[in-house]
Amino acid sequence: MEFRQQGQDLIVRVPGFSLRDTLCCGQCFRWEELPDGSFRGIAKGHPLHLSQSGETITFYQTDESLFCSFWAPYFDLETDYQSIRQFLSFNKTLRLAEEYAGGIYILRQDPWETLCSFIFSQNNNIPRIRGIISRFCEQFGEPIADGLFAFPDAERIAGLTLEDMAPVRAGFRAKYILDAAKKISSGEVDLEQIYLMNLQKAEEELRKINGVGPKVAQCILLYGYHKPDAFPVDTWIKKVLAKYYPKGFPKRASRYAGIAQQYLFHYIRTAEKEKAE
DNA sequence: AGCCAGGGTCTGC
DNA sequence: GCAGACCATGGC
Repeated sequence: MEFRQQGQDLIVRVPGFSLRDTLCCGQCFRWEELPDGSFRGIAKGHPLHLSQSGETITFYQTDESLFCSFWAPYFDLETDYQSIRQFLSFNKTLRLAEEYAGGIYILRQDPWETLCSFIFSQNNNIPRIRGIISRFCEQFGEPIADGLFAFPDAERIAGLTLEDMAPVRAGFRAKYILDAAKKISSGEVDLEQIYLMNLQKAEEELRKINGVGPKVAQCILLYGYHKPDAFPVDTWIKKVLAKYYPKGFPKRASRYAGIAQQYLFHYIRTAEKEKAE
C-alpha cells in the first residue's frame, strides 16, 4: 500500500483490492454507491466519499493524518491479503472463491454498530437490512453531513420504547435492539473486553444479549472485532458446506476461516447467478 | 399464494 | 440435546 496527498484528496494504491466488492459483499450496510460508481458513507462519525479506478483508490477531502489513524485501519489496508489468498488456495473450491472474491477486505467496523446491524440481519435479506439501518440512523443518530447520520449510541437507544422503534420497521428484531442497548449502556456486557477474549469466550459474552445466537455472534467477531477465525454460518454458507464440504470444512483453513467464509459467501451468491445469465 | 431472506427463542420430547 | 412452530416485513 502506497499513498500520497494530491490537493485535498488522498491517493492510495492497493493492488488486489476491490472497493465495490468490499463495500457490497454483505459485511456492512451503510455505504451507498453513487451513479458515477463512487461510494459515500460514514463510519465512527467520519463521513467519506471515495472511488476506485484500477488499483488506485481516491479518498476525497481526506488528509494524511485521518487516513493513517482511521481509514487505513478501517479498510484493513495494511494486511497482506495476497498471502492470505495464497494460503487458502490449497483447496479447489477455496481457490475458485478466492480468485472470484479475493478483492474483498474485511473491514474493522465499530462493535456496537456491528452488533445492531447483525441483530437486524436475522431472517432478513440484505436490501431490507440496509433500509432498516438507514431509518434507524435517520431517526436516532446525529446528522453529520448532507444526508449522513452518525450511528446512534447505546445510551440513546436504551432510552427508547418499542413504540419509538416502530418507524424503523424492524419487526420482531426491535425488542432485541433495546435489550442490547440496555445491556451495553448498563455495563452488563462490556464490548471493550471482548477484544481481549478468545473466540469461545467472546461468543458466550455476546450471547448474553437477547437475539444474538451463534451466527450473529460470529459476524460481530469477524466484522466488528476483526477476528479472522470467526466463522458465521448462514443459509448460504450452509448450502456451500453441504455441497462442497460434506466431511467438514478443512481444518487447515481455520486460521482464516472467516475470510474464506466471506469469499465463499460472495462466490456462491453472485458467481452462480452470473453463470445462470 | 407461498417461499425465502447473512436466525433466534421457546416449547415439548 | 434436538426438531418444529413462531416470529415481522418485503420482494419475487
